[in-house]
Amino acid sequence: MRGFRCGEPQKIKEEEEEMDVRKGPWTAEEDSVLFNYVNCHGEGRWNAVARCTGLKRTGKSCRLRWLNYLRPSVRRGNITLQEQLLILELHFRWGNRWSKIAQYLPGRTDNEIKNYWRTRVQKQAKQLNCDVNSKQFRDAMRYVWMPRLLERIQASTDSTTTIVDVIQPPHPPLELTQSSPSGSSWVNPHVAPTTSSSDSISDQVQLQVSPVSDMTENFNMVDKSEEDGMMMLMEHGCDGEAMINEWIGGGEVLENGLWNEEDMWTLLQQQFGDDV
DNA sequence: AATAAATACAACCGCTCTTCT
DNA sequence: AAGAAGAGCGGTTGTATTTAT
Repeated sequence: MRGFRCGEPQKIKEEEEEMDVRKGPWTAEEDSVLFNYVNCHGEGRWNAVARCTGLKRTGKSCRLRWLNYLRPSVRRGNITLQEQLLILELHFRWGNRWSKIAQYLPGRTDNEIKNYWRTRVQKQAKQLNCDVNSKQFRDAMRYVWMPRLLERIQASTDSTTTIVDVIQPPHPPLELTQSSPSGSSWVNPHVAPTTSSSDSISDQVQLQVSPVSDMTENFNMVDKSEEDGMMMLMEHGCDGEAMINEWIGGGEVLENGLWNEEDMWTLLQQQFGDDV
């Protein structure tokens, strides 16, 4: 690690105090100054932004404000059901790699997704009195809640093209979701979560999963895990449907606009190449 | 209507990685 | 090649808003 070379935290703090650095919520005036500057000069060189505009903010603070709030592409409002599902799915793969997950949710920021996870998902884990990373909770999410979420999305979309079709590529190797024999949807358990810290290459390798010959085995695994997930909810005296309703209740299905099938597909191709 | 508790989200902090000189 | 500066990430905190009592 190279860390704070000449600038120990204490020294930086002293410098900031000398500069009379402002902290806390941004005012409309500050927003306007920052917005205009970035529009004229583009993103980057955030420390220079602070210096040139006269804003009494650190470069870091300017960058964060732009990325999370002022940037025109930032999308605000409720997280849709599709987005919720994607967040859950991607979190299974990559864990708390919020910026990476955010790449798949156009207009959403890593901060927003992180907050969603903490406030909604972790809350559910807390109510069940278990760790958010425990197998039990993960099973409950993966084999009970996520399929329910999918069903709800499917029920809400008046189309032969379902969210499953949207997320699922037309052929292997990338299989995110499948339809179960019973007609309900399930999430491919072979898309295993990973704690790998490397990016694109290893991620792509990890996505080469679930050969068709494994299908029977997959279903068996799902049946067992769904049972486990339901058992867990019952053990805690929870009404699964009620909890799901509470969790995703505020979400809406996004039928048009930003997130259509083509966009999703393009996104997947951009990320995973022509194999998708 | 007042107040306490819970929730949601914006912003900050510490650290690491990347780029520049 | 090495050090400094810039940029980015994930975790945490602070605060405004909403909900419950």
